[in-house]
Amino acid sequence: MAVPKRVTITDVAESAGVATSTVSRALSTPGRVNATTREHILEVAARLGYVPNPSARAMSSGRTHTYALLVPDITNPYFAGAIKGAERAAAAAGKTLVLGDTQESAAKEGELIARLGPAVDGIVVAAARGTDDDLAAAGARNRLALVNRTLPGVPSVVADYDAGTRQIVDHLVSLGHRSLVFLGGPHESWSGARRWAGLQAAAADAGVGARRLGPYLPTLQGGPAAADAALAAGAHAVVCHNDMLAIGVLRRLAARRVRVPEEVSVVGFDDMFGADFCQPALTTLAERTEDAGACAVELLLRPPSGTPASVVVPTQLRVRESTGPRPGSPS
Amino acid sequence: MAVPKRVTITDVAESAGVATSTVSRALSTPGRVNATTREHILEVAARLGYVPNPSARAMSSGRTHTYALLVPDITNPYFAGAIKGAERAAAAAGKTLVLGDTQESAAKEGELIARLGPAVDGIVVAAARGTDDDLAAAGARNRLALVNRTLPGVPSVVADYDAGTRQIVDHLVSLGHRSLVFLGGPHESWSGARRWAGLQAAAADAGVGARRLGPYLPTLQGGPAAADAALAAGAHAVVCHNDMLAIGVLRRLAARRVRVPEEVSVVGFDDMFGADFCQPALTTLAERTEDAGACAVELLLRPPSGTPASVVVPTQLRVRESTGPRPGSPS
DNA sequence: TTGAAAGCGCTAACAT
DNA sequence: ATGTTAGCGCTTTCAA
Repeated sequence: MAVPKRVTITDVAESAGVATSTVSRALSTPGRVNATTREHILEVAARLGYVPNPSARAMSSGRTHTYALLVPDITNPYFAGAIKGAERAAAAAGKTLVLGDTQESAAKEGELIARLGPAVDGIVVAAARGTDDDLAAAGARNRLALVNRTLPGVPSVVADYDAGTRQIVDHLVSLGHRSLVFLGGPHESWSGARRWAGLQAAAADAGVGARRLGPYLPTLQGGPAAADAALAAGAHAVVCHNDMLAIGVLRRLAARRVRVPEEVSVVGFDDMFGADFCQPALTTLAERTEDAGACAVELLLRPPSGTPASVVVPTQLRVRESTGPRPGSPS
Repeated sequence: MAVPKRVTITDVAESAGVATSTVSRALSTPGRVNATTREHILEVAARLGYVPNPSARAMSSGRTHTYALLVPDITNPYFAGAIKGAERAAAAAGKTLVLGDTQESAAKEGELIARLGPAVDGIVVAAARGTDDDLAAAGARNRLALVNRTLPGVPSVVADYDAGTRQIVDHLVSLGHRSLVFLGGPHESWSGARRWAGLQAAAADAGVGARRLGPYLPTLQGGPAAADAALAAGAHAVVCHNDMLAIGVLRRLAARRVRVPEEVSVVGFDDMFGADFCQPALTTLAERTEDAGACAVELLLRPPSGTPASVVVPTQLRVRESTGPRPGSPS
């Protein structure tokens, strides 16, 4: 008995002795129906075990009560927070969340947007890989919200990298460092560009030097090349594109018997799962991705407004064991 | 311009000079339409940018082409593999995957199944928290597939804990260990029970002792209590409920200056993200959760058969740095 | 092989 | 406040 004949609104209407429209109203527009009638209808519906058919509802209303979240890689723990936050926000509003993995590909991202578009009321794209044009076109056909990416006319939620990078630089300066090296990720990375821009600005303001090396793979595998380059450059403070790379760097430094933080301080971005139990525990900029994911869904939930909102989510430096005084500094 | 009037099957039919039913057939029943006609229709559809409306499709066919995956905690990296695998299998079949977070709660799980049921063609429940009765009832109303849980009459995919625990015991025995302590997780955990049962059986076969301590929190936080108890019990080989607990144990042991693996060997379950970069890298039983997730969806994809399939996914011991010879053993 | 037409379950005018 | 009715876009008989 795969589907034991579902109870429809008609069954409820008949059984309650009212019209289907009244049942519909009782369910979705309380207040536009007599309280007593409503009471009765709800009771009958419950007794019959009535569950509204979402497809039918979507057919006539145009709203699916479903939202999509697209991430470049579901297994990347960095996105776990955003996924959870989005799911939470959707569930809290009684909405359904569809998940899509774009496999780090702009093409896959576009396909998913096209395929999911008609099935959902809105799409959150996290760390979008598509070009501005791709996204603008997608935004014209669907309600869109971006996470860690901005585009004129499209609502977005971004981490406060400006303040965050400033915290990083201040922290390093307070430890006596006078220069830093940024181990960059892929050039196409929007957030990578923001991180480096913030770092440069903060370094300039603090009067410390900042050099960028790379690009390196933003994964554990990127670590060896990045660490070796940093060492060759004589760096004592390195800031990595993300935590994955930072942990890769940590491992390489350990393998080369370079002590962290005594000889080299290492900072990451993301406060990813594992950043607190790697060795040494990583100093990193936490992003509150869960809030960002939730916020993006909420942006979609509220009725479209004239000017698309652009929310900035605060960041916070988590100082752990991978940063310390510059070697030979008086402090 | 939120939704600039989508192209419908009627538009395609008109533009192609055929009936809507022919378009429908060309799209979903190739072979029941003239090849030339079909070619033409497809071309027109592509030119117009036609995308089928899933709700409408679901209305008339009853099939939503959507599947749901329920996990206890989306942010737990252990489930990332299953999520990815399920998403991959669904996408490969042109299906949509809805994600639900049950927040480790049987009640939430039940609610989600009830709410999502009418909206999907099937539901994968990973590490189900509900009682057998709950699940049996849910299975009567929906197509269900379980991951790491079995129930008569419901298809399931489970990790091969029997073989896996045997590998663990063999490994420890080969290192000279003559007894082990299992640091257990929550008593309600189905997989925890399976792990302990397997361990006991394998230990008995190998003629080594096995004791169970706990329950402990299956998280980093469970580590201190578990590690202290293991030490007090004089254990030299401990097997932990999962990797989170194992890493917590590792940290506690490090804090207490107990060397791993020289004094104590530690084994985990899951080969979770991070198990390879914690210190020391963790020896653990890998589960191929991605395959399991994909397999569960595929179970739902194929037409219901008489006897529900029960798939067993192989496990594999990843020997890293946290296990070594028993202290004082001749090897 | 193709077309015409009847719904699928629900919502949203429009009446009353 | 409630009933009547016309679709929403698509699939699926049933005829031709």
